[in-house]
Amino acid sequence: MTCGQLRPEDAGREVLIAGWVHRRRDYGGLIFIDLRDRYGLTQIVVNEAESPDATAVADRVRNEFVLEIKGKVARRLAGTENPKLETGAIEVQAQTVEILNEAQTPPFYVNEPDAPVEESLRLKYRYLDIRRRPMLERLMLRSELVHAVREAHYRAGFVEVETPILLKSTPEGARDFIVPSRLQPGMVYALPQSPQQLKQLLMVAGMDRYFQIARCFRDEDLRGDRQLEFTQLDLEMSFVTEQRVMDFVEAMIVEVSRAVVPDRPIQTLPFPRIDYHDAIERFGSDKPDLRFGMELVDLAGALGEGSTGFRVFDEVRAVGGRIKAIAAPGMGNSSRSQIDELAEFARRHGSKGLAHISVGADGTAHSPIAKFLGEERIAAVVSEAAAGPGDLILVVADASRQVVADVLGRLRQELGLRLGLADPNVLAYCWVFHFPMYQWDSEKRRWDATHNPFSGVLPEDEKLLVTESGDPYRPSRGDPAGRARAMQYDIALNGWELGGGSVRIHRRELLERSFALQGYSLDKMHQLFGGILGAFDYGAPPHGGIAMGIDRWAALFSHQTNIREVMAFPKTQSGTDLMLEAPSQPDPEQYAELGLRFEGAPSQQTGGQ
RNA sequence: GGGCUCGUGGUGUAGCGGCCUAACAUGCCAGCCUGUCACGCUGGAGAUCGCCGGUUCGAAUCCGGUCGAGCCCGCCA
Repeated sequence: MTCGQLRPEDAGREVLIAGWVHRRRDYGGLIFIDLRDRYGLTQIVVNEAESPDATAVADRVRNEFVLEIKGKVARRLAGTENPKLETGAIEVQAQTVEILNEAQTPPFYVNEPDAPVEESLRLKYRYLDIRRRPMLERLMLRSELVHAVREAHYRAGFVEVETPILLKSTPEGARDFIVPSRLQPGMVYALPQSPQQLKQLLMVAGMDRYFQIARCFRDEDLRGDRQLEFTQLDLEMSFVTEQRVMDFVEAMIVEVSRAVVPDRPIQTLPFPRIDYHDAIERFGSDKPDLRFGMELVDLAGALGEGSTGFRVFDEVRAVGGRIKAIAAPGMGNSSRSQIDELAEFARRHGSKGLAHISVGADGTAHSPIAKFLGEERIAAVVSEAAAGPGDLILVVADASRQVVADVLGRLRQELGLRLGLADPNVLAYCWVFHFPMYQWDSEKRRWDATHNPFSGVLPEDEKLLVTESGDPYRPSRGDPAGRARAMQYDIALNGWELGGGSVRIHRRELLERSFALQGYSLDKMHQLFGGILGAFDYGAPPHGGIAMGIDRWAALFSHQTNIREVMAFPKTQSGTDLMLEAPSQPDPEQYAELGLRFEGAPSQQTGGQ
């Protein structure tokens, strides 16, 4: 018997019901107790005239006591029904009240779901926080999400396979968590950043269609959308093209969305598929929020040939930079300090400045740079940006087109949310694909995989995986490899990166070429990736897949901007668990056994030994 | 590693150099109440304002440091 299931039809039944005291109302001689479990609330009535013993017990009951009630279900008196409760038409008239456990007064309100509580306190008493409705509902939604994901995969013939948590450390990417080995003194395991190599090995093994709800670990600084450990839906398929993977994943996402949040409309079907360069050009982001427009416009044409009259713009042009803008609707009357704040935002993200043109309600443009550009160019810019009366045009000029895109992209996202342009209910999924294979790392003088070192190159770009020097192990900035595009796709939802994947390189020869560009010698390659390279010699099928962030997906489904809100026991930004007080000092015996000596935090060391 | 914000009874906030002997709401405790459901009424307890130091005649309030939490940059193949 749960606290959410009794209805008028149950009137007359003798029931045994247990739960937590949500609230107690004492009339002296008549006590009401709202009994709560995760299924709902049921009102218990204890009447002194009818059950004096039960009243004696109920007298000392307090919030969050755990009770078991024996009693009789009865329809409530006419006029006393509570339409706000599922069980509001009935009550249980208690014959006996047994206290299964007492409870201290909780440190915050368990029975008032909307009462704000500092998050650190919620984390310290997470078991109480989860008793509260909002947290409970989010965890249940997450459970439904995972359930729907599994259903969709089983139906499509995927096999769920678990992979080890104790793994081999691989360089690149994020920092590994390291686990010292006792059986092999001096050696370490690493926790997986993702099951990437293992899933590819499962393809070599002929598993054909694999998926896993996998825990991943990355020892990097935390953010609202990043935890040290997090959960990915990891999947891989054999004999597929980019299209096949995207088609399956898209169908799966639609199915899951409809099952878990049926009330939330999916903005566009099929999902828009945007080329990486288009995404950067139009939205300044590889994870664009498509719920609103406010696209980036290039001002090259509007500013005309020759000098613009504005030195900053001319200098940027002289070095081949870009000048682009967005038009923020309704912000034309922004105050000086508001615009200063936006300029500060722009600077924080790498821009040297932020020019603006405000269009008055009467359509006249005002700008500090109008005196340089002249009326004609200002008018052309307003027209190019399609800015109307009351709008604010924000212009970023920089020698680096990356900076221009990034700053305007972040401004666009920030202002889109501030101005309420994004419908919070809509799910705007989109694909971004054909990422560049590599990015030049000028410090290490090599090409870095933009996503995954195993990502495949587009067949027509395969010939670009060469170096100017002719020696594959001597990459340089001007290599054709910089232009190579990967068979790589990301899925974005409402401005968040939900997941990413690729069709992999399954031919050893090509993989070795790619790894060489990434700065690995043959020896190093074999030392680090010997397992998978060896496997590729035994008949690797073409394969590809994707990994999606379950925490982010659940957060977006729950209208949260923070994945801690959809995790039962998350860590704080400094990586601590406030409830269990992890991490904690190791027991000297534990690490002595591992042949380790703890020297304290690096900052505490006095240098030298 | 860096920038910004926050820290005041159990909880959430107000107070931002003297009017503070720190206010309000809620919770808690006690008493009364037989139809409430955020029950009501009466009374009561509860804080040296995160911690350390400084400025000042005087500090919750200003300054420095430190600890904790959050947002962000770096970092996150």
